[in-house]
Amino acid sequence: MNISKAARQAGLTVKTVRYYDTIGIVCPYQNPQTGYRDYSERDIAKLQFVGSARRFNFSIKECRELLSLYEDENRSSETVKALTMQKISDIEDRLTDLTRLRDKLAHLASVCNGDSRPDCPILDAFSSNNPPS
Amino acid sequence: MNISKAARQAGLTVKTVRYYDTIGIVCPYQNPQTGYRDYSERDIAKLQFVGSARRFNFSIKECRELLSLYEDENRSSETVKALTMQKISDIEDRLTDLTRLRDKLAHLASVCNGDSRPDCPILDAFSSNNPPS
DNA sequence: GTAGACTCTCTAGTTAGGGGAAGGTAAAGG
DNA sequence: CCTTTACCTTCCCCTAACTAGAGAGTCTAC
Repeated sequence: MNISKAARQAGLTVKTVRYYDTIGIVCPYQNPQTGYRDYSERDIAKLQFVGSARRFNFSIKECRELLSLYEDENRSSETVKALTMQKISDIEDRLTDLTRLRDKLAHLASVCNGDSRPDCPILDAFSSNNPPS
Repeated sequence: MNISKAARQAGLTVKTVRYYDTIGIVCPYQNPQTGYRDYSERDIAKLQFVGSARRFNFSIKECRELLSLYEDENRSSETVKALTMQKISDIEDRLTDLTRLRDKLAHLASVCNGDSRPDCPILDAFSSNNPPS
């Protein structure tokens, strides 16, 4: 299967699929005459897998790890679950940070008149030494 | 004031402060003989301002905009408030996405045994075509 | 006068691809 | 068989916001 069909089946762009080849994530057979890539069904499955994992916020490095577990018949689900729990924890840290930031910005916005005058508590907060977190 | 003191006062690294000069955010007087940068009090204030805005999640581009408002005596607080409201909205979009992702991962983790056996609903979800969002 | 702590510029690397050019190839229509 | 069009290839530069390190010049203190 050529690269554009492969990309479509996996819900990825051609650029991304080519990139995944160059970094060694999914490397299809490549016709030595023409240089054209030829994706097998197994390659497609791997592309779909990586696409899903990426959409679940796993990094390329983590996808590499997950992919090797995916292909390992003797894996333990423990390993995968641990990776997932770590990812959940990362996301929760990020949620905490963003929530705090949102609240601080919302507070600043609430005390700013938002009119045509130049005085502005938001700018004041930025120019004082108060750290945001 | 030399660059390391300036950086310390603004809570930034020397590298970052130098970077802010090269991209035109805060450009101090530079001794033509030695090439050494010399930060004025006004430069320090600007560095602190940008540092705060960055910690509040504003991009460099947005910091540039805020900085010009900060320096504009005839600004209206309306403009600053609008930027802030937009930033709040961006953060909330991100919060929504991350929360959804977290919930989906948490669900997957909850149905995975996490033992030494190879069957794993998490990997199954990634290899099926179910989109995460 | 020299050691050590600073400073400078420059290059390259980081994440995960996107944009576009120049040139070869495949498939379809006439 | 030939041409057009669509597709493929590699290559290089671009993104955000820095960080790391090399090699070389400068400042300060003893």
